[in-house]
Amino acid sequence: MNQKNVSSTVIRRLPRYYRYLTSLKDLGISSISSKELAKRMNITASQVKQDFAAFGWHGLQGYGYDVSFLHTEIGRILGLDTVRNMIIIGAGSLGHALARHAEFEKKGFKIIGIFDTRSELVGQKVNDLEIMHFDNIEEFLAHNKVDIAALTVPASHAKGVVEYITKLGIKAIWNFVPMKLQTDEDVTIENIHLIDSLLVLGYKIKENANIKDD
Amino acid sequence: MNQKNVSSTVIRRLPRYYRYLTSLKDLGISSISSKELAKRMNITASQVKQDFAAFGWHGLQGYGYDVSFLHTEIGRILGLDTVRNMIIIGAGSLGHALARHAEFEKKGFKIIGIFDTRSELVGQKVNDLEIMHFDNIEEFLAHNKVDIAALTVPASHAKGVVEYITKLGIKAIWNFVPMKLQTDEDVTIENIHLIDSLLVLGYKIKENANIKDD
DNA sequence: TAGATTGTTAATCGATTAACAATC
DNA sequence: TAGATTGTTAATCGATTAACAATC
Repeated sequence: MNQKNVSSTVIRRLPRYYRYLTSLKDLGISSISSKELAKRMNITASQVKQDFAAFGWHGLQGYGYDVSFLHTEIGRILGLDTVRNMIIIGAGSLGHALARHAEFEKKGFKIIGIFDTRSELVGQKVNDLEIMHFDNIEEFLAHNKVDIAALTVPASHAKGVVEYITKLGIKAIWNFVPMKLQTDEDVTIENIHLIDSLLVLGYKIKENANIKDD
Repeated sequence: MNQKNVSSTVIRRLPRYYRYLTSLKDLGISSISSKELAKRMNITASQVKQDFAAFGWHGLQGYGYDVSFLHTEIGRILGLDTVRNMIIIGAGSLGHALARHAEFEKKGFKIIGIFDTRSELVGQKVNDLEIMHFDNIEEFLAHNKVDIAALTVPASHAKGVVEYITKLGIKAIWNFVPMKLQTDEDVTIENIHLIDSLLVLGYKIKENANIKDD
């Protein structure tokens, strides 16, 4: 039932809506007006109404929107009702941190493998997972359904790794390498550029600029 | 000389320009046209020209822009010519990962302290740094100039920590906690919401949607 | 000089906000 | 019924792209 062609700007706001709706539910609040939700989130009521309308979600005049309904719908849109299998490529400290971050598993992103080329790391345990050698990834992928590969390798290795794993059928990459990955059209990439974010923070400090985002 | 009031959209593109300019320099390329740079970055020449014009940077007709000049200027805008002192609050695996990430120090963000409330962690070493107890942060801040606090504590601790450290004079926070931090106007916050990014990736997979961003 | 490419203005596109009639 | 709040259209705002005269 959810409208196609919802803009990416709106999609990127969904996790934030979801967070607020979760806390409203926890507070036992069962309905909320666009005005009140907007106030809490520090956005405009118009935006709330437009965003929900984009998915065809309706409220009730004089009353507002149903919190549980929105919570469930956004959860569904974001795939929180589905378990995704994820592997981590690059078992450096960032890879370790991702593997240990319990939050991902809670949201349905299950980490089922972690790989590295450094033989001194292979066999070490991270949580319950043994680090595997990258050479074994082909076999692993043959036996396991993997939805997402998180990429935490050095920039110098990224190109080769990406070419290799996409050839093996990986269709979604969560990229922590500070560079633009080149892939086929049908591979989905989501970037986390830590250093870019830190540099922007550096800029903001200097300019004492009021850059407002999320 | 740099224009004030450059929009945050443009600012957020600067780290990416910087990366491309660095690689052009490394290739020994000394000048580049907006058309050629745009092609490499997969954006439009108009955008390149508009972006640079916003800072008052000029090229030469029939020739293009000076790579070294742009590289230096963007570096200066982003504060890469300045050393920033950063502390990490929360010595969990994410805090560890940040402390170990050599890239930050290379870009001038020097990590000078890491704090946690868990006494079993205090005294442990991360790189060259001993984890300090959060109770000692006031004294630490009294003796050290700290430009940025990276926040990698559990969500439940975030509010209290932020109130406390901003009271002690912290003016910039690199926030890894998946919630909106409330602070005074003069505190700069830059968010990394890992889970939001992962959820958007989850959405993209399901929709096979072509959400294009950076 | 001829060709390339800037610098800048105008056109387009998309996202956000405002406004208000419809209606619970 | 009266009041509140939606759903939607129109207005505004900002960002991106196109176009082209100026000029190196």
